[in-house]
Amino acid sequence: MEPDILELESFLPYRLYRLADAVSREFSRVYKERHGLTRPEWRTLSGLGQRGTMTATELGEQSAMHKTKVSRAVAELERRRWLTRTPDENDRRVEHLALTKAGLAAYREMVPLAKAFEGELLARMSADERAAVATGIAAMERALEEKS
Amino acid sequence: MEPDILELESFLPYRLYRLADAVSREFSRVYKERHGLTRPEWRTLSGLGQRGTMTATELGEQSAMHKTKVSRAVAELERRRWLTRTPDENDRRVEHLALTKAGLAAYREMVPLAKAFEGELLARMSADERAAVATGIAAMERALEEKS
DNA sequence: CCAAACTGGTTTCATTTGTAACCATTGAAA
DNA sequence: TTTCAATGGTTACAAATGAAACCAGTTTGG
Repeated sequence: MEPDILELESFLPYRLYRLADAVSREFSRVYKERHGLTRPEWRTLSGLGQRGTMTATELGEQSAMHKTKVSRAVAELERRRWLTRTPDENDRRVEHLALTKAGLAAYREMVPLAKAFEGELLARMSADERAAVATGIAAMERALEEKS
Repeated sequence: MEPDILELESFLPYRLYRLADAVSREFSRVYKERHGLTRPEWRTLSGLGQRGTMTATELGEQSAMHKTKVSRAVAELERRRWLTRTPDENDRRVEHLALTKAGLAAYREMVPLAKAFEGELLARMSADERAAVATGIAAMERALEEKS
């Protein structure tokens, strides 16, 4: 292990990114093939299904998306009539977003698929490994927070 | 924890992606600010620095990049005169890529920065946590392999 | 009050990306 | 041989993304 060489295959940022990319790509087939959703759209659907009602800003915070992504995803789901916007009483800049019946139906259909995907992945690991995954991810999240 | 609700914040693919994205984005500042490199360009530089000489196909395999990304990254590094192409003797479709002096200099400058970045991140964790990260990532990589 | 700073959200534009088609070359098969 | 499938690599086109400008509206300070 020469000190002036970087071994890409074991470099943490690279490994992490490649892993996340592969998992995400694999999982995206679930919602892409089913309904032709993009990732931002899926996250929006998922966020609203989980919480019921949110503003675009809240959505962005919850699902770690830039506001332009949120804006575009919301526009597309609205076009499909999967969500509706209700202007806020007090602040007319704000809109409250909620799923329609159709949107909720799509959400209810997706949830078990998502859980199954995650379940299958975890099922290929030992209990110890699953614990390590949980600990490791939490540790990295925390370490990253501190870094900034 | 209702069974018909998916908690996005603890959903593995989402969490993993968000984490990788944040780490990668943070790290990208290192090479973006320093030389204005994109991620594919950085990976190309890194791969060639590490292995010395590679073909575009090998580069793609080593660094998990689609061949169009490789092609474009190589073209850009060539434009900067950081790498050169040498046609293969036996197979005229193949080119062997290698860093020039300038490319190697850039590589040598980047390596310690990359290692420092990774080191700082790991330094914010306990030894147990670092072990969990290693075990967890390896487990996920393996589990994902099996899945397909 | 009123101007300036700020905030929620959208749009514009340039860059990045992925897919598919493509070109040239090679290998295998008839 | 000649043809046909496969392979290394590039290019063209469409879609996804990010940064910054933008347009309401709202708040703050003088």
